[in-house]
Amino acid sequence: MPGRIRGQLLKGTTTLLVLTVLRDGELYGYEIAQRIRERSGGAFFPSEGSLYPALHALEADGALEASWQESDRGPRRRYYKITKSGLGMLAEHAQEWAAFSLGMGHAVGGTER
Amino acid sequence: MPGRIRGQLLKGTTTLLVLTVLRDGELYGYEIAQRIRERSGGAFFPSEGSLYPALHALEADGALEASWQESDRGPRRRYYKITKSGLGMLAEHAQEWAAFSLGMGHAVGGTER
DNA sequence: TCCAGTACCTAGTAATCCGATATACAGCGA
DNA sequence: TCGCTGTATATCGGATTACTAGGTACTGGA
Repeated sequence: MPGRIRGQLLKGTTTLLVLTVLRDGELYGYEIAQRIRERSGGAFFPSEGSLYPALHALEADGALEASWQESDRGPRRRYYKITKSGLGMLAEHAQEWAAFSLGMGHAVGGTER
Repeated sequence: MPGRIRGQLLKGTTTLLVLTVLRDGELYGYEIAQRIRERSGGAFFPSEGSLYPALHALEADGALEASWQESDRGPRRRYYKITKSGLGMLAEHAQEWAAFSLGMGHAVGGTER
């Protein structure tokens, strides 16, 4: 599996990724992981051990609202919806990522030939 | 000082930044921090508490070679030089960063309108 | 019956960045 | 002379956060 990204680089990006995929609508945890995988072209595949705690933290922070819903096949699902506060957080994190990415571009890519 | 990046996003990038600035020549620790600051447009300024351990780890891994040199003014300096192994590590990390950045671009930026 | 897929959760481990603190030398001003 | 600033290296503890590994539970197919 090429393009598999090392853990340390992902630090701090899970929140941004989760909020980003939830901007377009309500999703449940398992689905969020799949969306992130699809959107990133398979580069990111957050493990359950990092995704679920991140969702709980975002809910506790008021960035997400959650509700249980039954599934016609399989176990029940916990759906997450982004709040107004979460949209603000998303904007902040996106801007922070942009600045970070820009800085890395200057520092690393700026010396290439 | 806007755009100053701290914390989680930097995880895993210090190695890449250090190896990148050392590709162009021998530098000592204090100087490495300043170079990274300049190159990133002031966005990154690794603290001593993260830079020096990173340098030691890279030296232990064989990516860097170090030597003490006296300074005509001020305390002695420990100069670091990238090794052949370090150049290979630099290539790996740069590629990894490119994949990561690309994945984030798809995941986060790909949905903007 | 067993297994794979779905779907959630938590505990423990590892990585590593930061702030605080320490040492030490040089130069400058009071 | 004394203390401050800048240079230069070093380490420790705290905090954050991703991962591994394990657990529970339901559905459907071999």
